[in-house]
Amino acid sequence: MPELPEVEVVRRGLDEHVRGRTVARAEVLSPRAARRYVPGPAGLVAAVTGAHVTAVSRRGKYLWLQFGDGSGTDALVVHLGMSGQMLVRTPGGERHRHLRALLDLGESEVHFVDQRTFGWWLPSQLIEVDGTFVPEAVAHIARDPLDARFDPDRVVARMYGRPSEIKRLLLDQTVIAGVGNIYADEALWRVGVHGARPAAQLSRPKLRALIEAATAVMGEALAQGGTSFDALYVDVDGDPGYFSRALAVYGREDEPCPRCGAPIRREGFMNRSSYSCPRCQSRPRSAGPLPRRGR
DNA sequence: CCCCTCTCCTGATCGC
DNA sequence: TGCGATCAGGAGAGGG
Repeated sequence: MPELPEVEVVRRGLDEHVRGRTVARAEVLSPRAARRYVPGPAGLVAAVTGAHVTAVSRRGKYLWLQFGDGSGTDALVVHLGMSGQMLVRTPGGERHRHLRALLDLGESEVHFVDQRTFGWWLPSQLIEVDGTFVPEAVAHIARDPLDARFDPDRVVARMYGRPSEIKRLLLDQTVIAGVGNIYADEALWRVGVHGARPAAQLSRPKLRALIEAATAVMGEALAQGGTSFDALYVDVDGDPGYFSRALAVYGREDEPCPRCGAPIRREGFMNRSSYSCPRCQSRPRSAGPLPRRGR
């Protein structure tokens, strides 16, 4: 699933290929890809056609093509959801079965392929938030650990004393951006904290260590090209990342904990799976085991 | 504001 | 062979 490292890999690849190009033509093949844009698919096409790409930027899991003056809109925000891909293709090639939208840049095309359709494209205007210009659609998202102005103390302050389970806060993109289910589990394992533990039970230094662990694990994953479990996460050339082999707990039910050897457990949590070490990460007493929930 | 649950969607897989 | 259930989960709407 694309989390911060994976989205950053895509951003880098896109930036290299599309910076300086002009959108000659756009197509929205699946109206759902434009569902967040009130003017709809035709409006989206109109907004980006003729736009000149000056850069590809990112905050957390949101990335955007930034457009220069004279373009119909400031930016095209892209969220990959669970399975979105931004593929750089040569014009006239095959169209993937799950192709949802495309940008024709003349010498190349950008194909938005998304099997599970949780991803979206949204034209957006830039606004200034806390001294940085970001698209309106991203204004509510916190800075992520790769941001030069990321402030871990601020994140600690946002978490400290809260009654919410710590994993909820790690996944809250308005608290710290970029962390998804995989890296949340890995960061919690690194500091020996169970995700269901209320943040209020954690000291400031422990919260600080958790944020540093999340930063570290995402940095390591980025260096490996991100985490790919299947063909659903690939870079702009369609190639996978290699961090899945380095994961300590995520997706490793019943395998030995790399630290103590206890078999990794899987539990339902927030309508998804959480992986942890039963010995290194004791479950809080107050919150009992949550039943796995069906659809 | 804060906290939490539910819903959107497709396709692989599994049991019967 | 088919069919229904289950699972994967990011983000935002909405209820309390």
